[in-house]
Amino acid sequence: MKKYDHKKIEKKHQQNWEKDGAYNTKEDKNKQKYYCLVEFPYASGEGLHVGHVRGYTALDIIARKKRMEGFNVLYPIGLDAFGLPTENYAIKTGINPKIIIRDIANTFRRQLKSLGFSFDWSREINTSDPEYYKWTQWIFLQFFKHGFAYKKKMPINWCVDCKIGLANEEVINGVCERCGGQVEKKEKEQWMLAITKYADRLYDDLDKTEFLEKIKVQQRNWIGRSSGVLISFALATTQIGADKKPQINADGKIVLITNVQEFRENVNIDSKLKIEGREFSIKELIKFKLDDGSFYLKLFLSGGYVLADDLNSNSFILVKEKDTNLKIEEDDITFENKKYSFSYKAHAIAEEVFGEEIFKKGESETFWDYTSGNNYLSLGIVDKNKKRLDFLGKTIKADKIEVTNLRESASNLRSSATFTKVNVFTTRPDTLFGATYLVLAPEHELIRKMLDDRSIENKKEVEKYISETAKKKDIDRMAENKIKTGVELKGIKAINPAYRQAGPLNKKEIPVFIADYVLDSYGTGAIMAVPAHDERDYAFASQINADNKTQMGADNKTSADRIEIIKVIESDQNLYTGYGKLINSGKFNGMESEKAMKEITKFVGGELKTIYSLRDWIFSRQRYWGEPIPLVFCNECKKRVGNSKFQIPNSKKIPNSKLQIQNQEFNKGELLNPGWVIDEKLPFELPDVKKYEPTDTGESPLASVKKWVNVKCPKCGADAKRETDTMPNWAGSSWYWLRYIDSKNDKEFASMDKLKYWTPVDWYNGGMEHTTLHLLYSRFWHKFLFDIGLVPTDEPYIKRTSHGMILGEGGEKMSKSKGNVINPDDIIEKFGADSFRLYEMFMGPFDQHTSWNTNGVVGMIRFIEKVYGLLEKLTNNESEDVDNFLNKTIKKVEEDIENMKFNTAISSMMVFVNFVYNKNKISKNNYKKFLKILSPFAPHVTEELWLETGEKESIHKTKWPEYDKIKEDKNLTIVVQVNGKIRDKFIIDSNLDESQIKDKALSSGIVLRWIGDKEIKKTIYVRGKLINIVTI
RNA sequence: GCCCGGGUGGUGGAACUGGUAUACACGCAAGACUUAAAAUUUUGUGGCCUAUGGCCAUGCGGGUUCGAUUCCCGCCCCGGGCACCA
Repeated sequence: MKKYDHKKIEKKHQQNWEKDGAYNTKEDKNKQKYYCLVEFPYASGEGLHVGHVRGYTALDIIARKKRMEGFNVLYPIGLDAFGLPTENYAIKTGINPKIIIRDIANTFRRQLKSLGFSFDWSREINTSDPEYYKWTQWIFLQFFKHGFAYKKKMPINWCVDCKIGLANEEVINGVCERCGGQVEKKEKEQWMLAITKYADRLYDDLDKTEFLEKIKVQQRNWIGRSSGVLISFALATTQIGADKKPQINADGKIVLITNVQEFRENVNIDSKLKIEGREFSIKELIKFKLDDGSFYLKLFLSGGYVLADDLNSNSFILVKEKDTNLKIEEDDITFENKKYSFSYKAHAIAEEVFGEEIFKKGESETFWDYTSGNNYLSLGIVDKNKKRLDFLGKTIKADKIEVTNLRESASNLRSSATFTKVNVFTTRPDTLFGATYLVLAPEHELIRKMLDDRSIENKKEVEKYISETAKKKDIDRMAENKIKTGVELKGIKAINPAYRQAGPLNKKEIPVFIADYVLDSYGTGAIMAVPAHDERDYAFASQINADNKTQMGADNKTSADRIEIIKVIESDQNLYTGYGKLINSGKFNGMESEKAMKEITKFVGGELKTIYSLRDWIFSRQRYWGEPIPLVFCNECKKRVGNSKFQIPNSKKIPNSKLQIQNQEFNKGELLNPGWVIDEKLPFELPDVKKYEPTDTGESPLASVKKWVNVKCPKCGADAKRETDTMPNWAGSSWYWLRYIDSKNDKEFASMDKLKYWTPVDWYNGGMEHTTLHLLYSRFWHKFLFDIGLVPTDEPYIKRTSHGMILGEGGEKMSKSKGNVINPDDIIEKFGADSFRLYEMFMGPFDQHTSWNTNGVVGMIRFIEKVYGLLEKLTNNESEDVDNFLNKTIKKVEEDIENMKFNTAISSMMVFVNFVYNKNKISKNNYKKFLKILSPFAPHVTEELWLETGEKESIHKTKWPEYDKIKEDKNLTIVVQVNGKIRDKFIIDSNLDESQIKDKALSSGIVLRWIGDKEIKKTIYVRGKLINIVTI
């Protein structure tokens, strides 16, 4: 008998397949396509890992089987080459990353080929190849042009060790995902990709896919969609006492202003105005009190208008807010007639107010504004001597203004007061009446404003808290069982809209806090706190109360300042987060939560709102080894963009034109990011540098290559600078499956014809660690490319699976430091690729973690040797029982492969081989069929044996065997139970019917003994399997 | 805390839709071959007992059923995802 020599066999067939190009694929319209995709390896010096082998073998089995079933199969591979391991190695050794990558690619290629995977190597890609990343850059430019990329200064996660900005998702439990080092907050200008614009579709379209359910769940978790309600609370800078003035018109009738003074005193944040036929609501209301006791007003209205009180007449000025970013220079002046000092703001551009040209350049250039807002066109105009010239806007006679809901009197204000609105997000509007305080995130934009205009009394304390929060690392802010901290904004009160709407109830005003348990980046950055029905609010309120208690003596606190819990849902607990019947809720008492949510929302004019925990994608890294971002900064272009001629007013935007470029000279991205212009001469190549280390200032090493950085602007020819940040590692892998389809194309990233044939990917397998981020990012890119008409499908993958991790022999994760890493090369050398492949498929359920056991590979080589040995036992006679057994085995293997149950597929083939061994013979015909079903698992040895049987063509080009409808075995084993316990079994002829089987069972001595003298109540017969005799 | 998985021999793990629990493989033990070892091969291998028979075992406790690893209720433990997410 010939000895099984895996080395000889495997090498021989690998060479043959390569020589024949056996697995190279071409489009073939006559054949149905099947696209198998595995995550390409991430370049690292360690080479192939046994974990790669698991996933690649599984899809190799699928690919090979699909080919045998007549599909035109694409199974490509490449290298994910940009990224930190390579860069770090370059920093350490000074070797050019290009050289490192070349070596790594060679290693991977050799290792993958030695496993006999049926990859189409002619399509191999490498993300760091300029021919590849040219298209990564090109796709980025499409994002940019369509306004999906924007530069934003924001606190980013900064890894102290890696000296790199991390995306939120790269920070795991507050530490760097890669190095485990400390993460700090740092302000940095970053390119962002607007993935949140796709949040809904990324969420909903999961239903169209056949991803494993747990993968869908992970994707949904990450997007974190939650539906709730926006409710606006009024904020007032000055406390309005309980001894309120009577309402003027509580039932909300429209009145004309006839008495300006009355209007000034009684207008409130909920009032509605009608001016020249147009309705406005009030966003912010400022009351100024003058020395003589009179008031004047400034109202920020909906639609971007400002209504300003003209002190000297019975009229108001209506102007339009400016919605662009104006350059503002600050100065202080004293307004001569009055003793008040106003903040003075000069605006550089002042051409468009109501579409009129208001003043001529050079004459009276500046505007003044007595608010602190940044983005408002001022109300007045002064000349160079800072003397007031005129108001802008339209003068509206007071009696032309109709007002609804004039209610609250503010005549007892001790000083000027501001009323503004703050939106909170809640999923529990039914608990609104229980809102006993408001919490804003320390970073909330309103706070800065309120600090600036001095409406917060305890400014020092608040500022201290804000700066403490900023210093905190994420890990502290997330720490478990953290004691909640916060500071009350003294001088600010909120008015619960439920009570405001309901009329004069006791609890009108509630305190406002800042606390870091509220996150600025989620929802509106503000919450209504309902301690009676929310755990976090309860914890915070308890904390504040406890603090107050200790200060009671010193600070003269009274119990009135303590936060009171109002239960609005019937329960006997202080804290109850469930649903139920409402109490203490005015006219909603007795209503069920579910209904109350809708009704209360309606009552207070809440707005239904869906929010996400998904954030936009920080897309720049201050690193060398990545794709350069193909943008140039040009000051000349910035000026031209800044010129209003190039601005597109909101009103002139084409409806639903998100994806249309609206300006001939500047594209949407260039308008959005003034000064940044695209460079379409791609690839935008990575220059060679001397040092690969990021700088301490956080700039990429590219910034030091002056020759590279300084360029002429591709748009106007002026001096300009290149962007020196590079793309994150995720970029190249966000579209690679598309490049495989047409990897040599130098005109486009892939031709539409070919895309139409091959997309979507039918089956995509990869590691579990990529089922949130990579999957989401790549789906996002694909959807965007679909929207701009460059790919034919809106989802990239039909089916996505993930293989479980292979742990070391001790059950721990394989790592160099533990010394439990298994090198694939050693296993192939010792046992051969076929045994290795079989073992990895046999070791356990594909999607579960399992630990490596080298002894297990021995079992596989024994199995292969048995199959090899069968060659000696061939006969020409078919035997019926082997026939039947094989038939069942084919069916089982076929179904198991489709269901990724590779372990039981192999087990059933082992059972078959053991069966044949006992028979000691098998017909050549059956043997060949068996080789076919084994061939996807063990491609080399089956090829060898196939040729040994006298065949000339490769087994991998043959057809997958069909199985017959399951023939019933002639002889069946029937189990006899008495009262559900097995007592006997016998073999019967399959023709027997139930009563005959029953008779037979009742003739068994053992069975009769167990029945004894008890009466037989009934018998249950399961066809071909068992009969149960029930007595009792 | 919420949401997914999972818990079966010494080990990795089987068991379709409620119908013979422990397939297959590793390991272990004994035998054969061998001077010997390795390799190979044969047999055995869940536990317990009063052993040709019987009882108990699928994380724990209940329930439904003629019959439950499978379905229901209540717990415990392990792994993963999300997480002051309002």
